[in-house]
Amino acid sequence: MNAAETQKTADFLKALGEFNRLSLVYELCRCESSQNAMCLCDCCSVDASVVSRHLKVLAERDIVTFDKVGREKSYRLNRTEVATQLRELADLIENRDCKRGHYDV
Amino acid sequence: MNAAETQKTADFLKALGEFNRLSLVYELCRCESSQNAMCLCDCCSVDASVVSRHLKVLAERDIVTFDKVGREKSYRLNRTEVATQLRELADLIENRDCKRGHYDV
DNA sequence: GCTATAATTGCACGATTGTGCAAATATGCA
DNA sequence: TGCATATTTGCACAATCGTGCAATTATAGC
Repeated sequence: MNAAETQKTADFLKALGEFNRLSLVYELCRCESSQNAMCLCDCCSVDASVVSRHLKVLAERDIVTFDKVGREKSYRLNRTEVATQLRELADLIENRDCKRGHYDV
Repeated sequence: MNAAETQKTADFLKALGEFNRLSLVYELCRCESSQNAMCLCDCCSVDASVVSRHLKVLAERDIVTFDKVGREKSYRLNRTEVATQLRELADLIENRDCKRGHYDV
């Protein structure tokens, strides 16, 4: 696991690891269709500008994607990609047969 | 998903979402046996006190556990628990049949 | 007891982060 | 063209966070 990969994974987890951002993800999770930012505002009681910034962070990590429709942005959760990343990490962590470190007995 | 649960999950992800802490997790992942903090220091080039604090954060979120052996603390990764939490989140995110939000079309 | 080593804690510091508000930008609609 | 709404951006601020260093605590071994 090189430093760049580690950093990328850490950034992904950090993006999810904030209360309001995770709330946005859960909100999008409940929606079958994509949602514009104004609707998403209702799920966390912060200013619209804050929601905008959080969605930007989530988009930068490819956790959400959006289409521009008119003056609105319609967001949707990248379900399979996010789930896959989480499962890959879970597999890595659970697998006891990965190569040994130099401190192993 | 209530606020307390959301906060707990966010805290868990945030604990993993920092470069040096994730490096520690990866290092422990490579080890079949548990490792003391001094050994773990070598995997991230920061002061021992910093490693100590990071390990404390990971322990608080039940990501790692430790035994005290003499004056050393021997850490091990809670593999199945961490993997399970990550998979549960993955399942939640991927499942399109979860209950509908009030904004759905 | 004394000394060496492991780990933690207190303190300070700079950097990052989450936030709200106001202003700016973009776009739809009349 | 002008107004209303959606979204972003600039600014400021407080809070949190990661860090190193020095001092402290805890314990093993002599």
